[in-house]
Amino acid sequence: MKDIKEIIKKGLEKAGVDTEGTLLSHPKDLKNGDFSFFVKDKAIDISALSFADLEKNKYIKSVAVVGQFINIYLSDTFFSELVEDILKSGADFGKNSTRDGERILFEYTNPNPFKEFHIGHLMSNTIGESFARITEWSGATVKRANYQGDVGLQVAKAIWGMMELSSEMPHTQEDLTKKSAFLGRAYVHGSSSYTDDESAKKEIDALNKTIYEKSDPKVVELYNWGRKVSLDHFEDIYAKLGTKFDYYFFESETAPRGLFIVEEFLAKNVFEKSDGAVVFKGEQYGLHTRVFVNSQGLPTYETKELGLSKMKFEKADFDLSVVVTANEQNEYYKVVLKALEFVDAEIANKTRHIGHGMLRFTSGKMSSRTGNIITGESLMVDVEKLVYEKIKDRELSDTEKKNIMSQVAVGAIKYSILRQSSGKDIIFDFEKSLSFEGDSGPYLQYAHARACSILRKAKEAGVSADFKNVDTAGELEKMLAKFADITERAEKEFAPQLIVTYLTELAGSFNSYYANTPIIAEAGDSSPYRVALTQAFKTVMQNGLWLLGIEAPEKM
RNA sequence: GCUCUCAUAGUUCAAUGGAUAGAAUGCGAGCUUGCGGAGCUUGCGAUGUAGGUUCGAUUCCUACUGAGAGCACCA
Repeated sequence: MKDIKEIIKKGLEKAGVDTEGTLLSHPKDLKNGDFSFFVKDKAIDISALSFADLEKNKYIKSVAVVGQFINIYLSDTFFSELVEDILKSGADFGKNSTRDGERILFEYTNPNPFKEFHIGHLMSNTIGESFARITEWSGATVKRANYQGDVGLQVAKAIWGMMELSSEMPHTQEDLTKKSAFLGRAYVHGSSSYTDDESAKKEIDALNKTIYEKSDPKVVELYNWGRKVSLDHFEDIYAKLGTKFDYYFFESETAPRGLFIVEEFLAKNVFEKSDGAVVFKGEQYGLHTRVFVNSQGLPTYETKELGLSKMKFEKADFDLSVVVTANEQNEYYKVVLKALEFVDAEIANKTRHIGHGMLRFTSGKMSSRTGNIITGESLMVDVEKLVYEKIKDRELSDTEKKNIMSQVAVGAIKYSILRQSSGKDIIFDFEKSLSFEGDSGPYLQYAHARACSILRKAKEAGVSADFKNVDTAGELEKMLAKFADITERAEKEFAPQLIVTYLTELAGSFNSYYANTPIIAEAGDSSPYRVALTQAFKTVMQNGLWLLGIEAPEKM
């Protein structure tokens, strides 16, 4: 079953079809073949051509001409060898080599220490992680970076809150959850006082300066405490979400670096002074002007970004650097990348920004639920509760229940984020978006768990897998055959939703197969093959879920 | 005001310029003797408007209508 596409292409050429530059594609409807080829030139009468040569190949069942289409149907031998290949390749099945040898850096998640991990961070992480995995799947060496704002007003707000609520501050021995909860309260207190209380605002502004100058050892101590609690807490969340970062960058480091760059290129007239600030005039490139250094001489986010770009390149030495942020920053990034072209054209050319959509709510339901802004964590906890309700009475150990609760909840959330193209906003409805039925993460996980269950039963019954095909290949085999091409296209287009759609259809095919076909029969000749096919489905589903960053529990 | 996104069943989303526009949810009708019903089978239902390019447009271009985001010292 070595490169079926090559075989078909050669066969078509032998029949007299020009395959140059035309796509050999999977028809949307399996009724139209496993592969189809569209002949643009109407002058060629393809119905007169003979595909006898191609049809002689053991992997080809038949070739049919319908209008301008040449539809190719694969043979049972092909599918039998496909199942064999899946079983033998296991976790590697479906990988491609389009990015072989490339070093690619992804920057995503980017939460701010001292503040909560909100839903936007959850989206960025989910999408970025999936991009990273899909790219690894294509052979690239992938590194993950997280860029965090450990300086700025939010820090002053949190520290001010910590001082105000100092009586509640947990001791060093207390666990992280308590410390982190305290930090959260401190930030909220500082943040609301900043807007509501004039004198608090003044204090916080003054504190901000103190933090920047590191002039008060007590404040420095609080800063270090809060920063560590916050970062440790984020680490717990990443573990739950399945991300492991290779690099961490902080604004406290990128700011001086960026400032240095802007000064250098101010002298070279890339930047200019305007109203006491240093700006980049984007208008001449069809963009807009942005401030890089404010009139107090402090660097803005734009300047820090320049410093970050340099630092990332020095650390990771990438061929491509992808930055994943919310799409409200699309225009901003265009300007920064334009400025970067003058500072370092090589890095600018190797950098790409991808904006993801924002989460919007149909109603105030979610916020009224928690009585607050929804954080990424509270969402995870809420969904975990729903999962627990479903599994609490099942025969599972407490550890299993705990793991399943988290895996299914994260799966449900990630699915609802990745199911649509990543640039578009998500209209979020708690009940609908996180239903466990139909189009959902748990639907995929359930089909996988069910396959695992069947395989366990098969083992008990003493039926071992054999890929020798005795049934006529059906929809399930045909779906499995598409996996590798789907993932390759998903990589090319940065489109995880293609994998989501595919897996949903695949799970449907398996569920349908399961409902209509006895897999473990007492004395059936078909059983070994059907068990092998179940195993193949399980493998592909598992690999596909991995690409989405979703766990595939064996029981649920 | 300028710039950038987006517009598909009642609702939430898919669809590499190609075949009868796919799912899910919703509403209707079914599925017990077999491996997990978070399931399966089946019916209803959609490309904002007006032009253009093309043999062919949900997809590309223009205008309009509607929604969202951004546009100087926040990130």
